[in-house]
Amino acid sequence: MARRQARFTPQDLEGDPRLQDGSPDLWGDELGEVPRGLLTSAVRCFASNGYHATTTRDITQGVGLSAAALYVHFPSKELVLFEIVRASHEDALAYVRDPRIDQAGDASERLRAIVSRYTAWHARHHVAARVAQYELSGLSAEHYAEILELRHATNDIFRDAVARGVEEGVFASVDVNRVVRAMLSMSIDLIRWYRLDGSDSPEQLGDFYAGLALRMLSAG
Amino acid sequence: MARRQARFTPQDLEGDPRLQDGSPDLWGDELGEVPRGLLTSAVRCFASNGYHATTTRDITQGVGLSAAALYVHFPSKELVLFEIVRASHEDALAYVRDPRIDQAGDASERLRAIVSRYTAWHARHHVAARVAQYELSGLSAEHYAEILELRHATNDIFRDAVARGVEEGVFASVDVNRVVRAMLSMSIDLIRWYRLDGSDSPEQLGDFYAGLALRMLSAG
Amino acid sequence: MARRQARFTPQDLEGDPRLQDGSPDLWGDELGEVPRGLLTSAVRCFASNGYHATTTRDITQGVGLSAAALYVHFPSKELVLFEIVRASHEDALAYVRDPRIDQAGDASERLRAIVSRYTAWHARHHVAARVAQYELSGLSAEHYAEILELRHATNDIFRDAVARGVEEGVFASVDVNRVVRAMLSMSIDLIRWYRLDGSDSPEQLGDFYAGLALRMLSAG
Amino acid sequence: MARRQARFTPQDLEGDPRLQDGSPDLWGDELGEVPRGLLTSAVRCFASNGYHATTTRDITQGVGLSAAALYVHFPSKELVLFEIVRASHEDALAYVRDPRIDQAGDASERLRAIVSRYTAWHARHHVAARVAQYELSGLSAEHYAEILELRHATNDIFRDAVARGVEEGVFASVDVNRVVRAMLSMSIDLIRWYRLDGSDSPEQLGDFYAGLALRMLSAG
DNA sequence: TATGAATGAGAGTTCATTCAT
DNA sequence: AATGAATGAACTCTCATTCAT
Repeated sequence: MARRQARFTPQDLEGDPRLQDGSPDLWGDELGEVPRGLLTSAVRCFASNGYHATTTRDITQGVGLSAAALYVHFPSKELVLFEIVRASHEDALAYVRDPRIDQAGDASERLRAIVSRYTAWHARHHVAARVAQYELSGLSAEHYAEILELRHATNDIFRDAVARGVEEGVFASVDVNRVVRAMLSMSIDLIRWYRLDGSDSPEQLGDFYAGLALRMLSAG
Repeated sequence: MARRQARFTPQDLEGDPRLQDGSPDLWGDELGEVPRGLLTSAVRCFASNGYHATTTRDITQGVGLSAAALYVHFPSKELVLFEIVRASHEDALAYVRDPRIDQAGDASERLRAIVSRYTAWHARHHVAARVAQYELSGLSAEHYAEILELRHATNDIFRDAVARGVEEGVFASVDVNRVVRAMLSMSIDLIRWYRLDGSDSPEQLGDFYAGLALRMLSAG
Repeated sequence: MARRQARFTPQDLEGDPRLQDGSPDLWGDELGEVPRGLLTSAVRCFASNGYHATTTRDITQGVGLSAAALYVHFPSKELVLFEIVRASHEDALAYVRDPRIDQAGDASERLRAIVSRYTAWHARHHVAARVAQYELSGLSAEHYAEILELRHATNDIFRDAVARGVEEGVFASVDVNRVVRAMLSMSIDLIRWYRLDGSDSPEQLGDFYAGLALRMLSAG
Repeated sequence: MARRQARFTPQDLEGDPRLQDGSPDLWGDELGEVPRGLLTSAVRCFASNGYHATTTRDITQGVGLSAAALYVHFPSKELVLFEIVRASHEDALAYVRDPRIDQAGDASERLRAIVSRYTAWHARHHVAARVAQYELSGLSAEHYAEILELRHATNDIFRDAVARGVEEGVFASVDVNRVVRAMLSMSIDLIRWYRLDGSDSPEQLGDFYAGLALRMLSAG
């Protein structure tokens, strides 16, 4: 069997600024240190090699434990994936649902905040986001359904923001669904190429994409 | 081992308009019928379940052959993947490199043609494109490098079109790299959600995205 | 791995009269309450699922302790098995070796007593007996040898009783070994189907089987 | 881990007369040679070590194949067990259901034939029978239910034969259920100790046990 | 005394690939 | 050209056992 090429080993990211730039991980203190380490290792492995090409051994090697140790903290590999995907979606959703956005000025300001934050979230968490966006086929049907709901909630926030601007006459009279899809695509697809050590910080990229989004909606 | 959920079977796409709408497949007549059938089946499987979760048996079942039959026509599963990814990238590249575009009118018209064709290509071939964009980690290092070159060539076409427009003063004075990335993201990311049986035809969506691209570049 | 079906959990026997009918367990007061509880739980698990299909966790769950607790009281799972098998064999042997039997009347009375007591013992302790008879392959070679000796001692008691009756002319002139095996089989095999809540009490069944045994030996 | 003692290896039975005395195996010619060999090896392993203590590697080693080869011929280890248990029960049932028995003379002759054949079957097939009788806990719930039906059918044959003899006044007026259980126990339990190289042939033992059975039913 | 965490050594099963036919 | 059988190398997950606390 010649199944693998270029297997990722956790060392590959050692010293890599991508996960060591102070970006907080997605799991608060309620989680022990070992499970948090396992999730972090799993995020890196899944993002680099894909869920199916990652073995439980790969994940545990990243924290210096035996393969069996994974099962002390998680009931299955699939649940490790689910935890990552769920936490990512919830964190991103919370980040664009921030109540302060809603009170912010006019439709343009609101949309600017949403696009810029959603973009910045994906840039900052682009490793986890790759798992959350591209490894869904590893989930069980039930878990997949749970994730779909979170996605719909996020999409709705964009849709509302655009629709309200159109109603208020601030934005051009566009096809809301089509425009929203384009915006989401810009913000999400960047995880395919973004590097934290590149020229743009997450916030800079967020500002830039927010500007593009508003141009898409400019009358004229 | 409980590795799989919801395994895709080729019948799932039976009667699905997504691959039966007259869209030409990516392989001309130089290929025999059986290898073409295997590639088509592999495209569906890889797109639905991912390269690593697809077995050689899955692929061959799609054309009613035994697993061993794959090796009569291809030297390995990885080469099946490579063939799909390569053909997709080459076809998409050829589609936006069409010499008629270059002779076409001004910078706006050229960019409109490029964006609209690139978008339409991804919409029409969204199943194969999913493989070409998201399954690259299954490739060997050498094959991966080959693909990267094709991507660069495609990106350069966008970059040239935008840069020339900026130079000519037709477009606003934007950060070319950032804008090009945003355009590519829109055109590519649609493969995550596009359905041929949806409300937009590939060409309609292409036109719409071309319009958005031009707005991004409008002085203003 | 799909190794287990229908795993037995200790609750399955909760309320089950089979082990709660006042039948004394096989371990006197010299044993602490926790080790006695562990042995009782192990008996139930081994009898229901077999030694190899029972995990240390299964055993300890039956008394609400962690798996590690087993090792506070026993040096290994195999020794738990040995203790059960040994105690069962010794208890059964003691029960048919009762000195009062030997002083009892004639050969018929003695055999009647032996068969009826051996049968009743297996009926009353049919759960433990299942372990003692059918899980011997879980024992180490040394422990297995120890058990064999106890079995021989038991068989000898039957053999003596029959042989003496034949010599005395009270029984027909049978092939002692063959008849003894048949008697032992009746008394032991009942553990495959006996239920304490069935229609026969251990003593009733003992009496009945003693009658059958005597008929086997009746001249005629 | 010190899980195993004295692991059985197929060589242990090499030269062992128990399975090499010309006793036909339970699978006719419809089965290929390899699957038959695997079943034979599995019977020996399961009988010696128990289902759960036998690995797929143990089974395949017995026929000189790799562990994976098992799955070319059987979908799972459990189905190998089921096939053995099912074939044994069906063969034994067919052996005592022989229509010639029913036409045979009086109740005594019929019962004699049934007991003697059932006993002889277990003696001749005592290795397979050990699996069929003592490894049922390895079966899935569905397969276990299927086996129970075959057991009931067998028991009914005994019950009918005894009941008819009682009705006809040929046998003493006994408790049919209790007597039948005792007869079955004698015939089945012999698998715990019988050796084909012992002093009794299967048929001799069958005759002897049939004699005991009739004595159990003798008036007076 | 009791345990949560950890692990080495498997276990059953899968799979890409080979090969004789 | 096609395949059934075979297999080496994994893979996910389990388990008896240890040990620091």
